[in-house]
Amino acid sequence: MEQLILDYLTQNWSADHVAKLNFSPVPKGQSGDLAVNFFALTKELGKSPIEIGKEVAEILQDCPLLEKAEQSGPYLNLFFSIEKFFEQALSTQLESDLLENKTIVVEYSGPNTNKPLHLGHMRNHALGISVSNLLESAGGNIKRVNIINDKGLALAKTMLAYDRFQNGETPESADKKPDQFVGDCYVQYETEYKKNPELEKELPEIMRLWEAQDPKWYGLWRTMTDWVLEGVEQTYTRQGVWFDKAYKESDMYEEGKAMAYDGLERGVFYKSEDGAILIDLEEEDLGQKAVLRADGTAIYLTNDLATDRKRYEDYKYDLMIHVVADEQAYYFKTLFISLEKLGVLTREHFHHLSYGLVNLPDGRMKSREGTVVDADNLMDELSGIAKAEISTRNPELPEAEQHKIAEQIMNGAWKFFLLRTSPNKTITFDAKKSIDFQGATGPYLQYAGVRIKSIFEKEGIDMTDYMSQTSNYKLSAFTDSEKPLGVKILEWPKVLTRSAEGKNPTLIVTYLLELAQSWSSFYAENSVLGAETEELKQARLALAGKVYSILEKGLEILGIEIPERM
RNA sequence: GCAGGUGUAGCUCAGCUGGAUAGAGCAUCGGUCUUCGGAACCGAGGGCCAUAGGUUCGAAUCCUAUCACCUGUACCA
Repeated sequence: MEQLILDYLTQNWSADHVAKLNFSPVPKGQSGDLAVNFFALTKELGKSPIEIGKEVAEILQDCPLLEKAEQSGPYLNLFFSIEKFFEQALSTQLESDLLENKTIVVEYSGPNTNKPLHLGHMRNHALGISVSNLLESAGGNIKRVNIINDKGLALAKTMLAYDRFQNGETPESADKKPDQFVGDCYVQYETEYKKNPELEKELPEIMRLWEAQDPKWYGLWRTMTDWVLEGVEQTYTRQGVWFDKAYKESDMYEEGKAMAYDGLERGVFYKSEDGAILIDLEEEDLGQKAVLRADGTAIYLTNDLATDRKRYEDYKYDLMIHVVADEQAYYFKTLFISLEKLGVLTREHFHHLSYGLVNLPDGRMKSREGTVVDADNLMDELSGIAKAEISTRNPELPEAEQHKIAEQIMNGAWKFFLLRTSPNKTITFDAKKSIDFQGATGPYLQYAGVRIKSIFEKEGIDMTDYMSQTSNYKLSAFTDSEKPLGVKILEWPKVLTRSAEGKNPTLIVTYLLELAQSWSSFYAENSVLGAETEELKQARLALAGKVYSILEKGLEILGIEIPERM
């Protein structure tokens, strides 16, 4: 709509001037659908904004898009002409082609194979899922990938505890979810270690035997990592997390070492006195950073060099996004520069999508102190609350259906909760009151969608069919009372673009909330099926359907489904 | 020390490519209460937008300094 008005003005006024116009919403006490101001032009025209406004108002007088343009101080309040306005609103595109022909790889999750997923992963997942969907809706060719952290000291501890204390138990025999079973072994190591610090001395030998592919320890490693991955996969399915491909550290480290030695040979890296391979980032003001340990074993950077190079071979990406907490910002800077110096790709091809930690009211989550909020437990708890509510509201629904809806609401609640705060901010998670089902929440948005669906259901119309034809309603039937909703609908493309450009799903969250509020408020005041005339009813149905389609699209980006009923 | 982040209503947060009277939710108080399904809607109170300067016709938004908290800072992940 804004663009159409600008186009019209361009035909009748200087294009340079038109480019400097600013649109803004009309504030509460005033009427109109959209405001324009002229402050930016005062200098070059040598006139007051009021004078310019008068001039523009004159030009707009014959504009078929507008009913009128009313001057209010330095602003011009525009009143859209009903038909043109709703024609635009109802034809609003759900997706864009902003990132057409761009291949973008998004890495997220990054589970460790010694323990189950926790609340921190959930924020990562909420972001990973939504950013992937967001960029896809903006036209990008998106590849979702995982990195499996399946080697390291923590795993050696877990294996030691299992070998020493579990007497050949398995997840089946213990009747535990397999990743939880392994996680318990890790905790067991920590408790036993407190009793007997000598345990620690056995770890290097386990590491050595693993690397030498010793049948016992290498075999145990395979078994235990598979257990964790099996359990983690269950949680992924439940959360709607999926990947085109998973890369394992254990598959990448040899190649990473080769890259380190190669870099050393080519003078990109250098060797320290004790034999470690380092990269000099002095010119970037980042000091020095190790690429390979003095004992020749790989560290994170070693693996990631190879992993990102492999991914480029696999996908020829234009951009590689790592969704990882902000405490690793420095690390990613060095990774990207290292890849550039090695001649793999320039640093513009990489992006660290960082986000703040999820803390508890009394501080950080610490696995050693057992203060970690387990993902499975949290989801069970939320699902249980939702289930109780559903069974009182819809007791006639079959059990399986109730369960499905409870799961949808559970996912809506935590995903929304973790996405409503800007990624760069730390979230303090209070289990008692954090995730709510009333007010500005995921379930609120789902509920708004369910209500729209139920209107169509009541009328006995299939919404999708109805929306696929434009002949069902007359544009002239719309009135001023539908306008605020139309204004909101027309904002969607801009929100999608800005959100995709900033890789920030929070903008979508905020917008959907406003859209749903606008809708809720509308239908509390105006009846759709009970509209004064048949024509108005049809028009409102079309508008309701449009609101639904945007709500559905936006929630789909956030990884949230709208239930059939709730 | 240096680097990055954060500071907006009692609480949790939007708003930050500068624009009219700073917005939501929760909590508190009051209303809608024979409804297209109330997980809803309407209203009230509640703000020196951390502090101090600066740029601008105009600053929560941009710049500088200060304070507070968080994170990182050469072979952890």
